[in-house]
Amino acid sequence: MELKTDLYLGDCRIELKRIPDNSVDLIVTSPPYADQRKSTYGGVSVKEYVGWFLPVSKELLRVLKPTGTFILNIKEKVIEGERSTYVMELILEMRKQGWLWTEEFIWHKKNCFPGKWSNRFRDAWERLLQFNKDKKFNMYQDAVKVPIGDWAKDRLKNLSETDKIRDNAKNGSGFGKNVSNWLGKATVYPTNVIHLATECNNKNHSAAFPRELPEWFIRLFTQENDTVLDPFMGSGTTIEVAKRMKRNSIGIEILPEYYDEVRRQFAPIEYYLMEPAIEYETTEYQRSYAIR
Amino acid sequence: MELKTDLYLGDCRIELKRIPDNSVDLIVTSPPYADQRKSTYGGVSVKEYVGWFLPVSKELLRVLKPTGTFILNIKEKVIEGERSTYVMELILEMRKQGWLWTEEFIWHKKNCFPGKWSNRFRDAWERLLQFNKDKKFNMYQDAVKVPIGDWAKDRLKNLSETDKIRDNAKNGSGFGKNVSNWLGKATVYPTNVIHLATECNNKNHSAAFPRELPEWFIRLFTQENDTVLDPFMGSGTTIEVAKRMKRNSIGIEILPEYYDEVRRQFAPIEYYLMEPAIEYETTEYQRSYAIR
DNA sequence: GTTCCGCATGAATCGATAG
DNA sequence: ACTATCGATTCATGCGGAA
Repeated sequence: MELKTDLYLGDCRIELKRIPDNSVDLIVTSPPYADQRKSTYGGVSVKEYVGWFLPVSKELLRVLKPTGTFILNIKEKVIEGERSTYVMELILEMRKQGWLWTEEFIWHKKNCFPGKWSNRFRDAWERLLQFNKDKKFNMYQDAVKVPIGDWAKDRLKNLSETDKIRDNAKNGSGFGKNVSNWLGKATVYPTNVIHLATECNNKNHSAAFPRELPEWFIRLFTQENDTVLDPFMGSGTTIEVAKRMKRNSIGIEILPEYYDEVRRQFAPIEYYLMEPAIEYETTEYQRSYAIR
Repeated sequence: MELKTDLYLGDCRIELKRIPDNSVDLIVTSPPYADQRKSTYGGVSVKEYVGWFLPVSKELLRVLKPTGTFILNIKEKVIEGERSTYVMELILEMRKQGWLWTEEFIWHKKNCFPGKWSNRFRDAWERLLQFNKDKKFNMYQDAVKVPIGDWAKDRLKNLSETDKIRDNAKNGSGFGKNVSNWLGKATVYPTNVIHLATECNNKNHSAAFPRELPEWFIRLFTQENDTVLDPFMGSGTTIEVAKRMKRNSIGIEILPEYYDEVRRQFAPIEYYLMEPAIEYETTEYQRSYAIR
């Protein structure tokens, strides 16, 4: 079976309209947080945030299959000494749209941003909100079982050669890859707390989103040949992981720099070109690509 | 200085009225969670939960000192496959009362309740919501410093003398250039993710509240001779810890069984008896005690 | 070839200073 | 007053060059 990778350049509130109803198995995304990354993205203000996001989530609800899942990575910032409430308000509004708020996973960031303040400690966690269209959805729990006990620590260390793998089992939730190496070992199901460090590799792009995060959810909520969507693609971590895991993928990105970078990354195997659907919006950049 | 332990039997919405304004330094409590079954202990239905709690939080706002802190341990239940929203609604309503929602700590329960469901994993975390009356509050961060991460052990043990005087002038954060800053540093400040196991083998009651939890917050937010309040005392974990840490404490409990148990626990040193303030509500049980 | 060490780099937050 | 910018603070991690 042929795998597809579709890339779109543009605002996802518009580009999502090109995607058919009920066609996506998993949405994993990390939208720009409020007032964050102003230098790269425009920076959505805290006041506008819910209103800005709701049209997106409405489209996402449309394109997701009834058996599919939406994972939203987000965290509220501090304003004048208080945690903002826009994430809670967003959840409440999304439920009115028809989303079910199924679960909240915690991403424990082991290497969180440093700093010291008189009234708070470092923020070491983010929300991974799970939304669904239906109470019944696909979940392949066996795909993310983790080894039990301390032996995993040594076991995982020895794999560092073959693949970039971290010693994640230390903290309990264990989260590495290479499940095949655990064959024959006792495994247990993980919990809703995920321990991972952010990737701060000084190579090209700094992906605040570690690869293991989309990988874990892709394993948990999809099978091969399913379709994964990231409407805020950024540097394409989710798309890259999905492709490697033999899932079809769709990425949307508003910034040409990121879009171009991801497109270049997949260039060697690219041979199919889609025409832009909205002609008056074409730019000097190719607006969308399908890679097979 | 003499330490005091005040115990009240009754509904905290009523008993709290006996406590003076601005007299408490720290409130740590774990109220009965919302439940579908009303018959259970303190059983409050999900629908009623916010309305039931708001009169309590209003009284707590009154008795707390402006420099004090309120730590609320809570987690929403799953109902018909969805996480309930009453905790979010409660936060929004408490802000309307005048509370500041300063921070949300995560309690990672390392040994969470076992079980398996087709649509979710085990729940391994709870919220520890921090509320304050004022942006300025007492926080004794040095009291809860933790051992430095393992990475430092290997990296710091073999630093030469020349390394220690390396300049870190350049620009930017200036950290990392001078690793020798960390020589002799054994502890760092913690984050807002707290890793604790639940206490499983309690004698009588399963106090899901491990002693370390109130202990950590008492260390962080109070000094000796300060006053700690738990309006849902239960089996008295918070009170016991506060007493051991030389803090004055106030405990309120609605169930005579629990109240009596805690009272018995402190009986050997009990010599002061307070008269009930509300006579028509007296029961066969002694309604309040002050222990010095 | 291993192990060791220098270094850059973070979805941060506060308070002071500047326009 | 009210907003925008800037410096100071802090610590875990991976990479790459050195021992």
